[in-house]
Amino acid sequence: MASESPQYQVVWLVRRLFRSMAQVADSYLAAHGLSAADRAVLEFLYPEEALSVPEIASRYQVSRQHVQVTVNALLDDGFLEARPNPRHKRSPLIALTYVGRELFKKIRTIESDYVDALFVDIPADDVESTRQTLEAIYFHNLNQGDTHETPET
Amino acid sequence: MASESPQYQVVWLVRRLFRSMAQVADSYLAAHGLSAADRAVLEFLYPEEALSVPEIASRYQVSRQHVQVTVNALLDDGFLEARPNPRHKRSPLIALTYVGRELFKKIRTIESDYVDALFVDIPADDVESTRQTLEAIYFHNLNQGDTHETPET
DNA sequence: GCACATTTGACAATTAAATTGTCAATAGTA
DNA sequence: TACTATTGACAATTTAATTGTCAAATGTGC
Repeated sequence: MASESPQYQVVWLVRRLFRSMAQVADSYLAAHGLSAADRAVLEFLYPEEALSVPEIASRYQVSRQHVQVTVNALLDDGFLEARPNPRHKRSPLIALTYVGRELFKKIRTIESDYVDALFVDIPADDVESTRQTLEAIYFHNLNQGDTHETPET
Repeated sequence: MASESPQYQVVWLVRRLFRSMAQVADSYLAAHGLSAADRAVLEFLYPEEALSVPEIASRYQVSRQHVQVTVNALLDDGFLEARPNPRHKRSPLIALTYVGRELFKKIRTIESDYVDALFVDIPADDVESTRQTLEAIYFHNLNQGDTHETPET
């Protein structure tokens, strides 16, 4: 790894960081009875948005059917509710319930503490420049490899 | 997302970047008949190292049995070879064959081109500072959440 | 050198996340 | 109104990985 370009090392670090952060995330999510997919759905709905299942699926880049199963389970648990959808009468808008919103807040608190510990000795300037760099790469990646479509045909 | 701390945004970006990079990686790996797990094993052995299966497993943070299956398949494909292990007579050292090494070089070339495109307009200074920041976070994470052990009991 | 606990490879069963396929009902649209 | 597309439900499949088990081989303490 020492002989690699710094660019490649950044990519390598993103991979390793994701893996080890995911392990941590899985443990605190499991403690609340949630999976990573559950968390992702809650996150999409957290900014007071109400989205239909197909809309969530296209944002999460995951199959409509998978999101449907996840959402149904969260509806059963009372973390989500279905509201009438003015645009599609069959496909309701899915939104967080009060309980669901409180749950996600709690998750976010846990995560904030964890993230604060990770960044404890990193200067704010470095964090900001890292954020900008990763953001630029992320948008590059979107424009390159991704189709961002799920044609289902 | 706009209301989040830059620290949290970095974590968020790592997650999203990993996902979208993994999609790209899966496609070019699949084109060479490899999985992400195959690639990881090749990567561990690429620096002329020869490791036993349990050694690879403990580095890859994955179960011994899973690595065994992956390694066996790569042995069958001729990308890996088993060499006598001076330290454990039953458990051979696994190493890349010439073909396996060439395959991984090819993978790395594809990845380099892809990475170069991602970073095309990012100044070298920013890349380096991003690398350092992510590295620091990565080591924090290791010291926090990880047990780095697979006791199997 | 011998008894014994441990490691290893092989194999099987299971789990979890996700995809793909299919279908009937419904919705939007020409 | 007829027709195509979308949606939710359900089933089957795929893939990556874990866990469990076992016999053989290994290393270790005495």
